[in-house]
Amino acid sequence: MLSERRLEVLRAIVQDYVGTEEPVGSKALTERHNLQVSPATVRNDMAVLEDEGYIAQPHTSAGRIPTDKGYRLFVDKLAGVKPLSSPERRAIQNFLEGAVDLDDVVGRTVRLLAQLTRQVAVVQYPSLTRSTVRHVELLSLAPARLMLVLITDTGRVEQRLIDCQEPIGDAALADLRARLNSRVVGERFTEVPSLVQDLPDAFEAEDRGTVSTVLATLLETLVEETEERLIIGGTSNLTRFGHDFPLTIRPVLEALEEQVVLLKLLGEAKDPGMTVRIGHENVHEGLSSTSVVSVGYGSGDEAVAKLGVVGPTRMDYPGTMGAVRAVARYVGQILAES
Amino acid sequence: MLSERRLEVLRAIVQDYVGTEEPVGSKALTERHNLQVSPATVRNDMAVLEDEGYIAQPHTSAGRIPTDKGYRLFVDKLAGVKPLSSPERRAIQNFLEGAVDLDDVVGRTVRLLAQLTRQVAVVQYPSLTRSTVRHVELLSLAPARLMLVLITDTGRVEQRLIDCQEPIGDAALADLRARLNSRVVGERFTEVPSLVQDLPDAFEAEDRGTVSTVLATLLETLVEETEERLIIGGTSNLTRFGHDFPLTIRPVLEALEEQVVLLKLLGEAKDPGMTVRIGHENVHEGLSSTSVVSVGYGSGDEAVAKLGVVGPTRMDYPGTMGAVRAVARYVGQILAES
DNA sequence: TCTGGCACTCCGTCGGCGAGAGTGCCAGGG
DNA sequence: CCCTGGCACTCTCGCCGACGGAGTGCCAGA
Repeated sequence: MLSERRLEVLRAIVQDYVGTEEPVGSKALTERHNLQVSPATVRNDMAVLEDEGYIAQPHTSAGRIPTDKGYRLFVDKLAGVKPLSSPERRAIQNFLEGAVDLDDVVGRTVRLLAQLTRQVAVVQYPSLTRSTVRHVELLSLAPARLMLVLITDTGRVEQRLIDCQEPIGDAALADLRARLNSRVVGERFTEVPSLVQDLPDAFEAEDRGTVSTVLATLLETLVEETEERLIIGGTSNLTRFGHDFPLTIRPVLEALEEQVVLLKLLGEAKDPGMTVRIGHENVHEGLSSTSVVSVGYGSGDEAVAKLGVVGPTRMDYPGTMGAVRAVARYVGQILAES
Repeated sequence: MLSERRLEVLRAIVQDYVGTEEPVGSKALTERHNLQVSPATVRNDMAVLEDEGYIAQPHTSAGRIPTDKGYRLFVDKLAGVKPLSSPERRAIQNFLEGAVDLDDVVGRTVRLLAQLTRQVAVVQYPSLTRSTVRHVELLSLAPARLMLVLITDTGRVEQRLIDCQEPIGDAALADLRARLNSRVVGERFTEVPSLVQDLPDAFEAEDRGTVSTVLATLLETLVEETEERLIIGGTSNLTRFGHDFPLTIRPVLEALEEQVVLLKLLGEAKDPGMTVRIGHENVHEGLSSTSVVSVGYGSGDEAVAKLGVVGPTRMDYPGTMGAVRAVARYVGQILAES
């Protein structure tokens, strides 16, 4: 176990390095933070920290920079989550309240997050797995052609075209619509299959085929739309990544283009609270010099999706975490209201 | 007017510079292209080309690089559109045919274009201005809360929440839905306002407020959705932009995040065929060292949207134009089929 | 009008040098 | 036992000057 002061030294190193982007030496440390000890003592502590793998030197006789392990300790033990100032909070709320629909909410959120953290923001669309059905609509577009519209409680609308083998009468269609809604409205997606299972039995033989087709399409839509979508923003912040550009930035941009990668990235964060993945903790190798701060958000108690930011491992963790958490909360509120 | 050989020299300079990214000198030119004249002659020609503003030297006694004006001449007069090879064409077709819905078509298109050109691809969603209404649906979510769902013939669905001052009865709602659809289905968006103008008159006084609100929301949705959306891809190709990274890439990334800028960019391209905007021809200053190649595409004869690529002014124009044109054609086909 | 030759200019690279920052270690003191 | 000041050492970075190479511009001759 590291002594109190050594932890303090580590914290100081992280803070300084994050601020200056330059390796930090013992002398500068004692000057900028009042550690009450001499540079020599700090040097000894640094030697220990280096032995333990928390910091490293780019080369002999340079200052130290934190390792991934060092950041990990910093995040876990040394740093809290920095709450946002109240003007910031107000700004968030005002900005998000202007949104007119779900797309707009998500769009604003990603811009907001990118701006607040000055990093790349990732926002997942509210997932449908935990969602409930608000309404199911069936429209007759042509004699043997239906359109199924599914509206979720998160405000998302999905539609599917259905080609039936045989035309269905208006009365039967209205009946189906009514029965369908009375059974599934307010229910969770996962419950729907068992709830509609026996619906065809209530119809005349001639309509059963069509009813089954409709139900199959509905279930399919529920499953398909569970594959979450997401959007990203603030990629221009990548230019503030480091000095050695192309090599660093390239794999990150590539990773960001792969929605699959990002979804996995957010999905891995199982933690009920905030999750911070630092450097090599990210399995995707293109992101080995980045950290990902993510958190779930939702309209109620449960998280329906995740959002977060991607930035250099050398990032302001407390500030970033504060911004991410605050944004998640406000988005949750907005979603709950609408 | 420049002599034939001088044009040939310009063409050679553009081609070499695009290939090597380095200023090209008179000697290298005579070696790589069989111009049948000596370096000295080429030097004289280059001096003339420089006087005319088609090429420039980064500094005295360096090779020449084309100016925007030089590229312009090259594109207009010296280079054709390089058709894609038939394997490439097949690949495009196969790739696009796998798409399952509109989102997927657009998504695949942007990836395809980015991959083919190794540049940043921009694809605009099919515009709604030329679209027609397929169906309008009104749902009662709560006593005084409605949802409006608009379905277009391009398969797009838009929804809006409507808060009414007073509840509206089921019968009146069904009536409104029926009247609305009978009037607007199959009509172009631009026609809708005049078609629904007098609808409130058909209703009882108590419902007129609500009906008006619904109509207002519908019209608003039509207008808002006419503001086209677009998606981009292949941003990681920006890393191949040049050597002086942050300065070049930054404004481009920023411009790419501003949908407004991009929409204007594509919108400016009035040309019925392909449009190429080179360097400073782009009004947005962040894009002054990039060229934009764009073209309209559509399901029928009419272009319903645009797509294109953004890359360094030093790009392979014939190849890029060929790829852009080919992709636009195939996307048009796919859209027409669906 | 084209060609070969020649002098000139300028960039990029390389080696050397000095300054600065930082370290590791050691001996002494609380 | 831990902290401190001192000292010698190392390494990077920036600067300077020299050098080679590539390319140009110009001129005289064919």
